[in-house]
Formats: sequence, C-alpha cells, structure tokens
Amino acid sequence: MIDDTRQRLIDAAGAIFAEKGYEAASVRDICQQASANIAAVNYHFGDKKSLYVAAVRHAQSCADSENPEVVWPADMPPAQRLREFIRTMLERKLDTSKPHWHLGIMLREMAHPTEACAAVVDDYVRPMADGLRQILKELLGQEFPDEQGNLIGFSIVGQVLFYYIHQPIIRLLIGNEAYDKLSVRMLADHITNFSLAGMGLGSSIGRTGPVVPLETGS
Amino acid sequence: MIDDTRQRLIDAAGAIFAEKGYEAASVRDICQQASANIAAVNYHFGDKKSLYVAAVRHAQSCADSENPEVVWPADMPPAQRLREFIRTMLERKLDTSKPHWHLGIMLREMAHPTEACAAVVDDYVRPMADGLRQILKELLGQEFPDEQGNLIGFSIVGQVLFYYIHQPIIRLLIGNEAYDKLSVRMLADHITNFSLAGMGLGSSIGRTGPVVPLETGS
DNA sequence: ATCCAATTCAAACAAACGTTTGATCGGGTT
DNA sequence: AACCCGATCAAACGTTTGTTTGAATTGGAT
Repeated sequence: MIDDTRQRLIDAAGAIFAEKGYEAASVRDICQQASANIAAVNYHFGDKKSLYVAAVRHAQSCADSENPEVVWPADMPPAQRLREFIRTMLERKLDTSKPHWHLGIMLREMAHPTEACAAVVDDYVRPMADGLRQILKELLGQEFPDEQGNLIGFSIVGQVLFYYIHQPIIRLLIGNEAYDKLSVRMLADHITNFSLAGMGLGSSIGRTGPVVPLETGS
Repeated sequence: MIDDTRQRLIDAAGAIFAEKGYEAASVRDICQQASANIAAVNYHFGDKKSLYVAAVRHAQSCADSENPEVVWPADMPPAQRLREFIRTMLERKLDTSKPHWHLGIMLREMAHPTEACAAVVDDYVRPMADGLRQILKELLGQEFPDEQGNLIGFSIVGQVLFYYIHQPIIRLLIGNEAYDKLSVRMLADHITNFSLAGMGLGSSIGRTGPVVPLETGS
C-alpha cells in the first residue's frame, strides 16, 4: 500500500548491504533491485546511511519476530535448553533456503561495526546474552562470578559464530564436499557436548535432570 | 633504498585497508600516509587491487617471520603446547602496542574474503591448522577420525578469534573497563582449560586453576 | 659534461558516487 | 471543477573515486 516502495527499499538494501558491505553497495543498485527511482532513498530515508540503519533495525525486528522469545518451556532441563540455544543459533545460518540476509547484515555489522552497532547490541545481542546467561546460571548454580559467566558464554558463542563468519575459510580448508556434509544437528551436538564438558559437566548427552552446581573436588 | 616508497606504500596500505576495508580505503589516503605521490601506486603496483593483494601477502610473510615455526620444543607436553598455541594466537591481537594490522587485514580477509583468500588459506591458515591438529593428535591419540579433529580444532580457534572479530561488540556488551581487565594470560588459561575439559581431558598438566569457578589460579 | 633509464610529481582524466532539483503524476478534499 | 499534497520521475548537481598523462627530477654510467 502506501510506503510500499519504502519497504521494498529496505529489503533490497538489506540484501545488497549484507552481500557487498556498506561502501561497495551503491544506491543505484539498491533502487534498481527495489524497482524504485534513484531519488526514492533520499525521499524516504534522507540519505544512504539512514537507509542502512533502517535495514539493520528491520533485520533486528525480523530476527526478533522469528525468534519470539529466547526462552523455552520452563520445564526443559537447562542442558537441553543450551542445546536448543546452540541449535537455533546455528540453524539461522546453515539454512540456505531462506534469504538469510537478516543475520548476514548483522554479522557484518558485528564484525566491522558502524554507528548502528550500539543499537544492534542493545536490541539483539544483549537479549541473546541474557538468555544464555540464564541457562548458564541454572547449569552451574547461581554463585559463579559474572566475569566467569562472560568467559563461558563467549566460548560457546564463539564456537557457533565461527561457522558463519569463517564459512569460506572452512570450505577452502576442508573442501566443499566435507563442508556440505556438516549438518546443523551434528554441529550443535558437538558444540553442546564440548561446552558442557568444558564447564565440567561431563558428557551429559542424555542427561536431562537438574545438574548439581559443579562439585568442586575431582 | 630503491623501492623504498614501494615498501612504504605496502605498509600504509595494509594499515588503512585493515582499518577501513578495501572499498572505503582511498588511494589518496594511502599515498598521503606513505608520503608518496598519487601516481605511485599505479607506477609500482598497476592498480589498487594489486596493491591490496601485495599488502595481504606482506602481512602473511610478516606473520610467518614473526612466528618462525608453529612447533615448540618437542619435549613440551602437548597440553602445554596447546596453551602456548592459544596464548600466542591471542597475543597477536590484544597487544595494542604493535601496529598489529598484519593480523587485522588477514582477519578482515577471512571474515569477508576476496580473491586473495585462497592465498591466505594456503600460506597462513593451513600451517596453523596443521600445527593445531598435530597437538590434538598427541593429546587424544592417533585414532580419532579426521572430521572430529576438525570439529575440535574449530571449537578452539573459534573461541580465540571471537575475541578479535567481535571486540567492539564485547566492549559494548560488558563495558570498556571490564574488557580492559581481560588479559591474554587469563583468556588463554580459560580457553585452554575449557577446551581440555571439552575434549574430556579434564584436569590436565599445566593446569593453573579449576575451570569453574575461577579461583585466579595464577 | 652528457646521456639514459628509473622514479617522482602536479595536473587532469573519465567514471561513478550520493545527493538535489523541479516537473509530473494520482487521488482526496473542498 | 479547482485545489492540494504526498509520491515518483528523469535529469543534473558537485564531489570523490581510480587511473592516466607528460613533464620534471634524480642518480649512476659513459
């Protein structure tokens, strides 16, 4: 309806920004892909940079709507919640069917941040981090220091994001056929088991019950 | 000596490319920082892209020379070799004194690869991966499958690179003062202990403190 | 001193960029 | 009908981009 071209501009901009980056993406390409006039971006957004942050914010809201809440059924044991957290995060990237530029533009922003970075952190990263921290609290007990929780969270998220950020490197390193054999479930299981063991919670693959807060000895 | 400006151009180009990326870096800025004429880049390299790949290759050779071998004394136990591997990899980035654009331009290339990507993988990434794989072989024995070795290696490297790639995000997430308190040794110890435990090698030699909770072992 | 090739320089090149302009269109309202 | 206002359009704006040009400069060999 009204503001139809505005939405088309945001969609086209997100795809092209995610693919080429901010500088390499030209307003003319975006407008052509959106079937809009060159002046449309300035009329609707003011300038190129505002269009970019609009695209980033749209990617955020899309990610939020697709991921209605970072919380799962409260009765799900924390180890399984961690597995679901990791699997969901992985699924957004290896799913080649979806346009998937929503995550792409945000990861590009996270890797080489611009002024839209703070908004991304507030609206997208921090809720994720809080959700993960809650899982870790239930896994390890309430009494571990915040900085230790940060380190463990970074270790988990670092493993997940590695497969997205460095996907081309991995393909070159192990070959395309070996990479295509990697499945979301296999990666999620490995990262989950690796991380649970890394936290000292043994290989609790089938472990569903409440986890005792880490016996200190042995 | 001769080709002095050529080397100055490579240095300036590497720094600016690493900071702004390929498209955003202008030839004029590079030449000004190198105290060279605007036409110098075309005279010595032909065009901007050739200067870029020259800067990437130079960063590779620098990284190789600074890291004479990925091997350590053969009598060093593998767990400690892993700790040194992680610590060395971390040190290259958190050391704010050095120009440090060598790693920066290569990580930027790895995150958003161009045509210089394959050369980076062959000359820099693959030796690193082989060195890590050798350590893992000695840690876990020879009989684990290759693909599992890849997964474990990716888990380790993913944790390390996370602190470089997403440094601005971490600063925004936990605050600058909390980030500045992170030391290379603390991070290396955490990642090493986390990964050793993740591999099922729980309390191993060289252990400076329990994984969780952290008692500041050092 | 003279020559020559390599290098540096200021100036200009065409192309592409983001942005602005002013006319034109289309539907509501008076 | 006339009016108006938001939206779209082709065209041009001034700037910056990478690149090229041709003269000036350098330093060593003859």
